[in-house]
Amino acid sequence: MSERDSERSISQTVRAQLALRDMILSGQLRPGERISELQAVEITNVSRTPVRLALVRLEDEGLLQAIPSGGFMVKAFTERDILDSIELRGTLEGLAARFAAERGASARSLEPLKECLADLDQLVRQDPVSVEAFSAYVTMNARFHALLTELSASPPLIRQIDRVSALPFASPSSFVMAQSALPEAHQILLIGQDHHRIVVDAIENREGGRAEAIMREHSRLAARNLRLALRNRTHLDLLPALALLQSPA
Amino acid sequence: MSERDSERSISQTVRAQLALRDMILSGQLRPGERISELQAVEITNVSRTPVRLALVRLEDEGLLQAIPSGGFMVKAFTERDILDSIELRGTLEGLAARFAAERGASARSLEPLKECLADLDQLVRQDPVSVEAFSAYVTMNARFHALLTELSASPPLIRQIDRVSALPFASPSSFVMAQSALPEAHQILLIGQDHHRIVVDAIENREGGRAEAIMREHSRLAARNLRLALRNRTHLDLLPALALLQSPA
DNA sequence: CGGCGCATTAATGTATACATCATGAATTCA
DNA sequence: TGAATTCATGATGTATACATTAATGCGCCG
Repeated sequence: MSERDSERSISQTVRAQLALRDMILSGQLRPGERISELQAVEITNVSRTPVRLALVRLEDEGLLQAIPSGGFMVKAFTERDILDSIELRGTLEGLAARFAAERGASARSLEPLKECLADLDQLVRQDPVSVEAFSAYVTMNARFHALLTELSASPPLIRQIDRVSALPFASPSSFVMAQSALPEAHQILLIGQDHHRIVVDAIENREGGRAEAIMREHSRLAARNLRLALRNRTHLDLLPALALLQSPA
Repeated sequence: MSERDSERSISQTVRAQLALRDMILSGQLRPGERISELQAVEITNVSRTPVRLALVRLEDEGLLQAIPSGGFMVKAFTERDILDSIELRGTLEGLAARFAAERGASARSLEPLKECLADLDQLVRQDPVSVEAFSAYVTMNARFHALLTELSASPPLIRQIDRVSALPFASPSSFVMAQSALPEAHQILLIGQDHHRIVVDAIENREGGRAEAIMREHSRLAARNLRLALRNRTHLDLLPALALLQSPA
């Protein structure tokens, strides 16, 4: 094989998984479409064994759906499915925040979260937020949510949150970029950041209920962004995840 | 192969999965123990390809853990992990109940749930509850929870609940049988059944918050049962799931 | 002319041979 | 004697040939 060095070190299974995922998210494989193993073999240039494993992995991820008689098809999602997935993530992150608060996260363990919060503050401060700042926000925001999840110190919960967030439209940063095209962009960013501040404060003060509630509300900001983006239909190209929407996007 | 007819129709993958799961839950494979593919091949008498798929499936189920360098080991759980998993299920079932209430489950769709509730009432009524009644309660209880979950009418949520409940100690009926050995058995059964009644009532009256809260509390009954069973250490043989506990059971 | 049944085909399910990589033990050199 | 290196062993990763089952289209019968 004369692949690039960077691609030689990873396994065929992962390579196939990445290639197929890309094709699904980019819409080259349409929702409802059956995807045969041989077809996948042609696409990815790896043999059936790793392809099959990749398909199984993508099924757990939630991108594919097993057909009873065998094989897989690309899963289709309704707008309601997406909204529910966001609410689901919010609920789980709320639980994580409550655990962190009730179990007394140590001052030391809170430090990285606070640093992250400060970094986000820095980014949000500028009034016309540059595109680069938005991009940096997405990264930092993902880090904030990951740190918060870990603060729960609950492996089973962390696992579930990771599984929900694996869906491309359910992760904490899914619709932040879509925001950037909206007039209310800066406003929403400020509100979201205030939620971040509140949850850290609540955890510090052992206010479990408050921590839980604010994370639930926080996720509804993503729901709002989604709805706005769908209504305005501007810059929908920023949202590859919506290729999975079954009603015409 | 001269297997029994009932086993001839299912696939080798499923057969391997069942065999390995049994060995894990029965404690024949100990937590932390590495389980090689060849070893699994010897155990199950199927070839490596389906064995590997079975191992991957058991990993999603949460019974196995992938080793970074490759292969799998039997996952070990702490008591805290189990309690968190129960709280997690309660949280998700709470969300399901809230969805059902807020979205207005139809009278027709509530009927099966009410029938199930009545059946459970019947079983709980007898004062010294027979072992058979306990066993029937376990089945009916599982049905009640499944029906309630479906009432959410949210595929993403249903999927997550199913995934959490796949863990043998996180399913709604995990510790009901353990209860049967306790003096407080009947009392606890009555309380649990009252929770069932309340959640149906709350859904009917569109009381989302109440429905959510009661399901959360309901799961804590399972947590109580677990703790009681572990402290008393009587009839721990009723709980094969505890083979996964890493501290000496 | 329409529906049922059979044959063909193409898919998934399974087994095994081969390649590659991690691991551990033994030996040798400093 | 200790440590490092190398070799042997056994594991997982991959490819492919074979078996079996589901889908499809054609033809035949009613």
